[in-house]
Amino acid sequence: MAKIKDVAEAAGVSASTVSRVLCNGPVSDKVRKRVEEAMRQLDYRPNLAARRLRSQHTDTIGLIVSDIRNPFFTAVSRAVEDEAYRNGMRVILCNTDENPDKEAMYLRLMQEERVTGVIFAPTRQTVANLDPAALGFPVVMIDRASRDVTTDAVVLDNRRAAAALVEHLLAQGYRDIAGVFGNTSSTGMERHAGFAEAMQQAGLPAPAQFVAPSVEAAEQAVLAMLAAEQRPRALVVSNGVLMLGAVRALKSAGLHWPQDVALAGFDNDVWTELLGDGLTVIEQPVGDIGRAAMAMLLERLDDAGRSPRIVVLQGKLLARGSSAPAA
Amino acid sequence: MAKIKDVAEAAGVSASTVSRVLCNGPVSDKVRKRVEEAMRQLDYRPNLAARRLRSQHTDTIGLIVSDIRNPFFTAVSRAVEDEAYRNGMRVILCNTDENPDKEAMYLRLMQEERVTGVIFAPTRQTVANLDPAALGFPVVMIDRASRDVTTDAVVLDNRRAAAALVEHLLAQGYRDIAGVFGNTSSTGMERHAGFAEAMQQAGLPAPAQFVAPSVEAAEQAVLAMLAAEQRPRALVVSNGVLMLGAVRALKSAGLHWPQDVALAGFDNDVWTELLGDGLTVIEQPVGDIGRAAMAMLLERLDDAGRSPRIVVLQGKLLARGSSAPAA
DNA sequence: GTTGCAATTGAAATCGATCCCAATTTTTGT
DNA sequence: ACAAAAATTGGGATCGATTTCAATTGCAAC
Repeated sequence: MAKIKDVAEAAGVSASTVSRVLCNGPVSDKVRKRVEEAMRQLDYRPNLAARRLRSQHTDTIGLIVSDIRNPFFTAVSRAVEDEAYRNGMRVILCNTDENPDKEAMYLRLMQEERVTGVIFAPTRQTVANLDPAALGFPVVMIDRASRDVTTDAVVLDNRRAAAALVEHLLAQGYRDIAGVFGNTSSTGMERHAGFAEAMQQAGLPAPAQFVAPSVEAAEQAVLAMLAAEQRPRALVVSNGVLMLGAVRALKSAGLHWPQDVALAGFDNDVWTELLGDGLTVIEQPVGDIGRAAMAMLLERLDDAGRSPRIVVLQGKLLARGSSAPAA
Repeated sequence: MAKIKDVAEAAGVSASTVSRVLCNGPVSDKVRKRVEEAMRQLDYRPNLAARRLRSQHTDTIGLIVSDIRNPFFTAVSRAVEDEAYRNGMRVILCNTDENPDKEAMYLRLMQEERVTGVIFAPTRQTVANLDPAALGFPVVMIDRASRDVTTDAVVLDNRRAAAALVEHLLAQGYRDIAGVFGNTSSTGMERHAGFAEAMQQAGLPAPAQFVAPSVEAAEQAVLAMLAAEQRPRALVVSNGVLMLGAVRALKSAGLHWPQDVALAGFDNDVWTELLGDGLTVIEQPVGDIGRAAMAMLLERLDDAGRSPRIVVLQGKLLARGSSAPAA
């Protein structure tokens, strides 16, 4: 494969000049044309490893999420990637399965890659232990954030959104409402807080379950709740993955929504509008989240000194059949 | 950030020796321990760009798909990534939106990255024009393949699967069956062929629509088919994305399945089992596809000379409510 | 025809690792 | 204890680009 020296010889110039053509440096039009022609002749491709080594910038960002198969992360990551490539950057995607060891391993990998920055959806545990300053690159957290702000972050207004679900269910006439939340992310905690607060405001108890963030765990937990002698009349479910588990549990228990149990949750996944008369959900602005995260990262690269900020986006309540008024 | 020379000095050895520790070369245990201690002290991270430049292998593979939001590609890509990281390789993911220009651009990028290999789901157009030998790295195609085998590939037995759907619908008593297929991939063509063949075998006409591979395009096309005076009694739909469009079309036309129109398609996406009594689909072994592709790539790297081969995997018919016997 | 200044160009150092080869140390056999 | 063989270590070249700095060229003004 041709290298810069070959191009230089073919064009009768020095390697420096070829490099300048590559980087839009000052070159006369005549020479530039000759060099470009030589590149075409030789089918030249600049070696990115060499370029990165010398120039000390990799134009690469890391995107660390729990599981790309979670439609929320799928959508966010697509937005991040589009935005990254538009800015001439590459993306390294990592799946952690909410496992702190994998998170640590991938953060280490990011250091070896000398990435320009990282967009990260960390577990609670890692948030608590992480020293972002020691990493050597800026981090923008998404979906989850540390309470005490030390890195940039893009999150949903989770308390408000969860409270909105509760208020909606109350307005529809439901009272016995239980919640199901993920136990590994700060997001689950926040949504629980909003749920509990809104229930308390209404003078109601707020029974809640915290489960591992998987369809199966949610399904088991909801089955158990449904089998209890005092079955809840409505369920608030903390995200799309858990909602899938809840729906499976209801189906296998032979129960219908909203007649037997009303449902309301998060994430406007494609299938939520198709089930019965639709599932009531808080739609997250997934595209905006990805784009905002990328934008914050770029701003941070511009100005390393500015104080960390959190972008809080609002969800949108989509009231559908699963929370129709109680009989 | 510490470099290899710093570690060498700290440990009182040469850079070569540190490098040998890094690469598991021959080093005495005593020295190895000293070096590892120095690395820890300095929080040393090897610079991958430098390593790649010198060693001439990047341990990086490219994964080029149309859209990671398509659950089929989401699942395949997760499998590919797991397998890659298990083998100490990194993955660069690219979304082409079935756009040949983007495909060309990303292939070029892969050359600049000097990737070890690429796993690629190409459009028909690119398959036709591509000269894999000129690329400089091995390619394993997934989901789609060129008729005349010049690269390795992992595909479903699309004809068989499509025919199986037809046979199933026939067995259930359906006769007026129409098909909807994507128009950018060889996969759509293959599935159409299987569909047409099976219909012909039964002595039936095989009306088919070819549409752009988007939910919206499928929705429009199916709406039109449903509005025609001779409405089909059953629909074979070529993939999960198009199926979503078909379901939306039926819903908005106020039609039910299987009473008004039976449905059968591809991709066992999570929601397909939840709609009504479930959607009849061919389940693709998505994990196996990803793993097989990665395995083929590794074998090819071992033996560049061996003749290209195609791995053909079988789909699994999941007969569910949407194709229940005609009244 | 100089002089001066700006615009181009080239030579050589450099980024941070690996790799080849020679030098040194350790081990083995007798 | 000594020679030969094996294992370990270091020095220096190298991967392919960018970057710095100095040299050269071109052009305008006098």
